[in-house]
Amino acid sequence: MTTAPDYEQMLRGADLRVTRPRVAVLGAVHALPHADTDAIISAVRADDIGGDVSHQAVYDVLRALTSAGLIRRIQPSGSVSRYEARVGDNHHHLVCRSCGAISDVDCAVGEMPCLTAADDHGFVIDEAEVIYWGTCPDCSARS
Amino acid sequence: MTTAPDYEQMLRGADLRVTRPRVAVLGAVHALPHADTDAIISAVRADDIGGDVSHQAVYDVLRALTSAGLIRRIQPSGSVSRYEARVGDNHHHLVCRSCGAISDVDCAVGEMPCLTAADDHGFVIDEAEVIYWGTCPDCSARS
DNA sequence: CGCCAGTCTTGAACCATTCAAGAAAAGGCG
DNA sequence: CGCCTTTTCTTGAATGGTTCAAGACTGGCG
Repeated sequence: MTTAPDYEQMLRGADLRVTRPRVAVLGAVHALPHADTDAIISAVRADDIGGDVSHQAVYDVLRALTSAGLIRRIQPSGSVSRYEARVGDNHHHLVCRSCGAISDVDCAVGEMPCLTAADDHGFVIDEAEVIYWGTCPDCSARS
Repeated sequence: MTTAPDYEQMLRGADLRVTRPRVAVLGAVHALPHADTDAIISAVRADDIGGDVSHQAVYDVLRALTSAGLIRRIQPSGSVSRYEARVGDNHHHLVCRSCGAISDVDCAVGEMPCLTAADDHGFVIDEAEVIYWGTCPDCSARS
């Protein structure tokens, strides 16, 4: 399990100052995969080390962590922003059209090959984002 | 070139009533690939047949057309909703991180095979959406 | 220990999108 | 052709995630 000191280490490694809100947010994103901002705010406030943190600070921290590459922001159509801690492994997402549940999927093709488009139109491509849309097992069973 | 009567035909084919705003919006989406709602509203109002149409009507029509499958809604992270008329051919998108430009790319794998995820976690997948992120030629040249 | 850029707090603004209620019009039928 | 029902459009306002702004605070370096 990852602990607070580990998060501090990660922050320092990314040249970010270590503050209570940041450690708490980083912990929340690790604890709640694919959580939206609201859930993260709640988690941070429920956390002992979190205490009272403005929603603003959470937004700022999320942005800072995202641009530092410590977390990744994902926002499927029709959904609010969500964040996840798995970065740098080129994995993709399964999204349920019915309940919005998100699951991780490893890249079907392998290392990083889905970066290759049939025709890149001169674009310099640095990432391929894949979202599989469908219905999750729970929602399938319910209908 | 596609004309107004053609659009009427498409609407009727989808069991949708034929109204001036609908024909105008459908025409605008065909004329402006990847346009956002604002651009569509402007185009519809500039169009002779469009006249004065409330932004509400445009939102309604776009939703009706989308659920009828006549157009497709795309919303890359950090961008407002955009619409395109190419449907049913499983093509994907190149998005410029810098200027937001969007280009179409045919599916790299072929007919519809990118629907296959490595592990579907029990999901019933009906669509695979692929977004290639990068920098467009113009923005590359500018930097 | 003290400074200062980088952070957090408070509070308000933004704006794409949606909701609501009533007027208008499409299309089927007599 | 004109009526009627249902869908659609208009007007106007609300919603809510996200961002902006100004000032207080503080982490980490010298």
